[in-house]
Amino acid sequence: MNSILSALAEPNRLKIVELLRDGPLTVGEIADRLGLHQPQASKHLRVLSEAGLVEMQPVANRRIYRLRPQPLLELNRWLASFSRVWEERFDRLDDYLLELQKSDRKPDDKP
Amino acid sequence: MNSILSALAEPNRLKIVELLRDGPLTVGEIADRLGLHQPQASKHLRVLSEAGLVEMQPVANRRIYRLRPQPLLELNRWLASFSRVWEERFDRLDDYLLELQKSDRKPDDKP
DNA sequence: CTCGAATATACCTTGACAGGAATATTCCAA
DNA sequence: TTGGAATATTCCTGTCAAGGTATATTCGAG
Repeated sequence: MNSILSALAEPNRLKIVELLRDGPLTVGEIADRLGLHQPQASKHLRVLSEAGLVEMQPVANRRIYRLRPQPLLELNRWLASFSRVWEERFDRLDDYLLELQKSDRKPDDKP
Repeated sequence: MNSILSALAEPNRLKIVELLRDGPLTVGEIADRLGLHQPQASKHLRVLSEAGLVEMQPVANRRIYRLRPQPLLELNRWLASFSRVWEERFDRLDDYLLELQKSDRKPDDKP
């Protein structure tokens, strides 16, 4: 989960992933479209690859990169665990304030 | 989108967000549960706050932090734009290989 | 009004990482 | 078989961010 997020946290890598959303691409094409030098494109692709976000298939001289679904699914599942948060039936602030009061009271205090 | 991802990319901050999934918490409690020193907890919360991931409500001496739904929704929308990828009706590798061949051919080649 | 608890901020140091440039590697075509 | 295209790797350098420590700030209790 963490390697996925830090891979995506780098702006150029995020753009690479968004490029690949529309289909596989060659290293050179990625570098061109993003205005990167080829070595940096390769390096970013390596990071994405180690995070499992992309996979590569060699074709003669070139390497074709494409997205892998699995880490995206994983991220999706993680996000889903927060659905209560954005469905808003879940604030708990009031409850928490009561808890705070309670723990502040001295043990022999009457509610 | 990018500040959200880089906020979440840091392991301790990810843990903070996961802690807050179950309800609001005080700075001190967060530091305790994660084994962080208080200043680092505050600093991480600041980053999360600037990314819009959490909001704070002061109660006397303490600051209560809780999650904000919006950036999670944003992340969710972004992820959804990749649904084609993991629904797998979308590989396009074969198409792309054909494209590569085509562009390799000299202009006057017959298919 | 003083003290201690809770939190934020400032400063320093160190490590990781991104970009640049040069070079190695692999492959095809002529 | 040689050359050039496509890609990966290496080395260097500068920057930035995280942790540690000390300190400032704010608040309520007594």
